[in-house]
Amino acid sequence: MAAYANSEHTKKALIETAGSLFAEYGVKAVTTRQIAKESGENIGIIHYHFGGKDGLLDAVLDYASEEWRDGRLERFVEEHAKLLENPLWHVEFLEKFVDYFYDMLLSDGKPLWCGTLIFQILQREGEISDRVYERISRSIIGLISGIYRQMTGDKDTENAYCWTMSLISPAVLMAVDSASVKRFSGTDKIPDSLIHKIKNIATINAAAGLTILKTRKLNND
Amino acid sequence: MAAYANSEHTKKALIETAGSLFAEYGVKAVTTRQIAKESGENIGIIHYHFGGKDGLLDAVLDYASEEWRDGRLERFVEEHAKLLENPLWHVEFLEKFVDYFYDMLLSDGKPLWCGTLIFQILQREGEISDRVYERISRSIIGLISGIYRQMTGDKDTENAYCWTMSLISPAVLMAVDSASVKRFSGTDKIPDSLIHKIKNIATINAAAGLTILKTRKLNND
DNA sequence: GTCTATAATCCGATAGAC
DNA sequence: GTCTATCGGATTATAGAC
Repeated sequence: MAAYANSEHTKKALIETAGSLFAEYGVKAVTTRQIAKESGENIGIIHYHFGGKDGLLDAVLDYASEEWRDGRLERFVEEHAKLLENPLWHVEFLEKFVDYFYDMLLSDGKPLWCGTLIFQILQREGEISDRVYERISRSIIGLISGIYRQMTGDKDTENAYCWTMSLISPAVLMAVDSASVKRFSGTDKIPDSLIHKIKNIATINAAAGLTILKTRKLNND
Repeated sequence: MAAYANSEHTKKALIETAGSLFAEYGVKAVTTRQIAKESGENIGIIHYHFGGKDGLLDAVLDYASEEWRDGRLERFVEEHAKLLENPLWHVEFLEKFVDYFYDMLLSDGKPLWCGTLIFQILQREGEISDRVYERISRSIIGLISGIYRQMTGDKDTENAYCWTMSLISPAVLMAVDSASVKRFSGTDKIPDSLIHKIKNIATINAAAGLTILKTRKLNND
């Protein structure tokens, strides 16, 4: 089935070229001609495979977000739910969770543009943005806020949101800001040593944050 | 000078409308007709005042980044440099710095789109992006990394970068991700109680991070 | 300074050959 | 499945009236 294989190759080349260009210049700023030229394909084939530029964007977003929609993060939390039951095991849970979550965001082999493009789409209003938000942002924030509630018993929404942000924001910012990563490291890959350090700090900060939010009652001081 | 006043009013209306639209849909996706229509002005006047769409973008970026280019953050650090000399005063310095920096990012009265647009421009390659990076990102990261070096004596670039990220990333992410703020709070304004909590956590985390990076030698474990 | 009509360019989509 | 020529529409920029 050489024809089929070639067809898949064509689609993949279009998706990866389009995603990289979309993330850097914005979806509207990139022309189908430019995508065709840079991927070595032609304009007509975009409409044949994806029905047009909008269909190609859908395919690109599916590609960029697949590991965030297959439920693997939820499954990871379920598999380690036992560690949430005893406060003595909370730091161990946080270590494991940060390790898994930060790897998903920063070193899962996906191109750097994926996070940047998802972020870009989230900024605009409309149906695509709402879909991406529901399936990714909202489910992650909901999951981590649930972990916070289970660990602390604190029902305060803002406390949960703050704790979630202090846990994930260094990684999310790096995943979303591919330009800074390139400018700092000089490459398209975040150095492993940097990921290792940032995981360490995030784990310790998250553990400290638990205590602070529980004891200081930040909402009342 | 009614004519002059009107002219300034026209320019301001164009800048604010354009900035808001640029941030949400991407610079290329917004047409000069749309800017003219939504601001109540006309297309011709954009070219009269700004020389075209590119000139308008320059003006918008100047407006969005003015407090980051006037040296007030550097001046703030200079004025409190005494607190860096004695480790006993470091937490006090961090409290004051986080308070000042987070207010600059999150509640200085500037519209929410400013951070989002600056971030968008930083993602693309080219002269404008490099200029924004040098004048804003690089100067902030350099300033805070310098504070880290002065406090710890640690010359490691990655350690300084990690510490800087863990200090600023919650605020930067909120400043840059206006869509999340709107979705979480339901308004265009970040709730003061949320800013207060996030400042608190950031200060404590930064103080803890100092100790960790100094003692644990994260680069070697 | 402000506005409108128009010129020159470029885009997404498609028809139809191969 | 792949490619090219072309159509209709939209965009920026501008010329010129007021």
